Amino acid sequence: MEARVGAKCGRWNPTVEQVKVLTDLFSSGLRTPTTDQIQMISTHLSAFGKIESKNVFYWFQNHKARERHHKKRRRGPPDDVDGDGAGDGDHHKPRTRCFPAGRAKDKQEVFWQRPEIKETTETLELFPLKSSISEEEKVIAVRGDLCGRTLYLDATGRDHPPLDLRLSFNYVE
Amino acid sequence: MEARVGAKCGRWNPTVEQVKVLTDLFSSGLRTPTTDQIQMISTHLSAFGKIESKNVFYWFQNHKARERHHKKRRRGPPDDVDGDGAGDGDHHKPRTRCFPAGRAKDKQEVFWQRPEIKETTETLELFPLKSSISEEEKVIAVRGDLCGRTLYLDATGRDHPPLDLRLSFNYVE
DNA sequence: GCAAATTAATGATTTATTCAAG
DNA sequence: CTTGAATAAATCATTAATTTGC
Repeated sequence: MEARVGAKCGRWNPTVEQVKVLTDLFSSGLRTPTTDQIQMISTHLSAFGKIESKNVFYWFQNHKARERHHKKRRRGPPDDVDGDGAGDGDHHKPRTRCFPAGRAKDKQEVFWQRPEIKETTETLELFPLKSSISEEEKVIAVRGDLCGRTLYLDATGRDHPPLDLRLSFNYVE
Repeated sequence: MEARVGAKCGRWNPTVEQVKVLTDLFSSGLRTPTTDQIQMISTHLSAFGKIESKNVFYWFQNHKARERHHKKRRRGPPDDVDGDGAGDGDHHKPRTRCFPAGRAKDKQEVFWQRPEIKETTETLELFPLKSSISEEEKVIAVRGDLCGRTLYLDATGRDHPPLDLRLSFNYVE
């Protein structure tokens, strides 16, 4: 029975082909794919079944971490599971994290992180400006009805569009 | 001089108003905003200057972590940078991470992670299928010209669109 | 043989650590 | 030194394997 049930979208369940490709890519040396790479891989693997970019990202993250973990804890290596053995023994990553300088991102940046939270949530309203505030001192009043308290935040800034945000957030305790 | 230089996009330099709002939101109890919340906050704060969603995400992440770190390692604070000091001392998060069950995400999920990498990169071509493979055994041949080596990956799966991916990835060592 | 119970794998988050720009 | 940005480690939670009792 293949993975990928129809309606049940609990979590991504990769197909064997998807796992195959990912594993091969990994064993070939790919460790932390770029955004574009992830996108391409995801697009590619979508031919085998439902998949998202974050799945690819997570897969590489987990696979990398667990590769190391298994290496350490392997008590008596009977066979080479990796099937690769291609060096990469030390790899003290120099981490030459140069700066983007040329982002390949779109302007539509949506978060995949933290899909939702089901905790105690309240509503918090952000008022862009009060009518009694001069133009120089715009005040953003944030009324957070959290725990019954009401608080006001003000930030003196330039003019900003008359937005009427209303975001619900979860608070601690 | 306000932050936010025009062309130089080294890294996000928040305005005082942005920091103000973020700090107030944080002190009011917001710890890990949801995707939508991040979006709204970002949209809101964009009125004060250039900002992206990931900036808000990172800000909360760092602020949370460093709040705890400073609590522990406080070695003589010359002045109160935080400007807040609003209680909220302990709050051991119960971490009741119920499951999403209803994602609020869009379908357009773009990565913000790892904008770019400037390391040794090579090209890797993915051939969808070879002509000598039966329909039952589709083979995806991946020829990775990394380090001069060529490797082939094959994944037996169903039919898939004739894609001609060509993704460059960075390899270790 | 099968389904509930248990265990093992592994997808998804959160936290801690690190790097580097300003 | 401060702090934005990024990654690795640790943890949680769910799904698949598997065991077990009938």
